[in-house]
Amino acid sequence: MRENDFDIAAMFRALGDPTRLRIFDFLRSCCCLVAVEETGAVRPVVGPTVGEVCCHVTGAESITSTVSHHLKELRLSGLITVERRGKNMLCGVNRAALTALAEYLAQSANAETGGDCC
Amino acid sequence: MRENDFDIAAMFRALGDPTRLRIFDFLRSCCCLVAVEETGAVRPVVGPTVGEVCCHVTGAESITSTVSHHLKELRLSGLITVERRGKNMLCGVNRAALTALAEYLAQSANAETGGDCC
DNA sequence: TAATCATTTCGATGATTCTCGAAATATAGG
DNA sequence: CCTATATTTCGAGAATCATCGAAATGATTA
Repeated sequence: MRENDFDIAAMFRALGDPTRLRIFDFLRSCCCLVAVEETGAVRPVVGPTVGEVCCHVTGAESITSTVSHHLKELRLSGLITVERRGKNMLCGVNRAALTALAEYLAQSANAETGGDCC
Repeated sequence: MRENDFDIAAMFRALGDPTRLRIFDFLRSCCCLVAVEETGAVRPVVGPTVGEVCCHVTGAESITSTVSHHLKELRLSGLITVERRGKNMLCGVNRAALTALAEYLAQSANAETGGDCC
C-alpha cells in the first residue's frame, strides 16, 4: 500500500505539452517490452530509438534537440525509460508510472480519501 | 464508442501545476454531488465555494485572484464545474473528465491502439 | 438605492518554457 | 587513430505562465 515515489504533478505536467503527449502516444503505441530487475528498476528491452521517435513526431529525417529535450523531461518525470543500446538510445514507457497515474485518478473517482469535507 | 471531446493535453496540463493539483485534490476530497442534465451537461449540486477552496489551499481568509485564475483554468480544461449559487460560486469535479483521463491511461496500459509499430 | 459581500478581471512583473541551431559528447567501424 | 553516426548539451529568443494588488462586476441585504 506504499504511496509510490512518483511525482504526480510532474507526470501530469510532462503530459500536458502537446508535443510531449504525441511523443508519449507514439511510444506507447510502439511495442515496448520492458524488463523489471530485482532492484525494481525498469529498463526497455526493445523500443524505438530517439531518431525513430523524432521521425514519427516531427517528420524530420534528422534528430532535433527539441525532441531530445522533451524525451529528457518525460524521462525525468518517470514516464519513460531511455537506455543506450550500442550507437542508439532506446525508449520505452514505464508501466509503473502509468499505473500510478491510473491509481491517482481512480482514487478521485471513488473519493475514497474522505478528506476535509466542507 | 465516441472519442469524447475533452482535450486530454489541456487536462494534463491543468493538473501539472502543483497549486492546481492541490486545488483539485481538495475538490475531489470534498463531497461534491453533481447532477447530469438531459443535455448531458453536468452541474454541481453542492460543493465548496471559491472562498472555501481559497481558505483550504492558501490558508488565507480572503479570496485571492491567483486561486480564481487556477479555478478558471481547471474549468476551461473541463476538469471542474463552477456555478453561481446565490452570492457564492460553487465548485465541483467533473466525473466525466476524470473518466476520460482514466480511459486514456487504460488505453496506453493495454497498448490496444496498435499504432505504427517500429 | 446604497452598502456590502463574493468573486472575477485587469495590468504588471518575474520566472519558466518551448523551440532552434551550433557545438560537444559518446559509441562504433575502418 | 580517424571518421561517421547518434544523441545531448549549450546559448539565446520569443512566448507563455504564475503570482500579486487594485479595480471592476454581480448578487444580496438594508
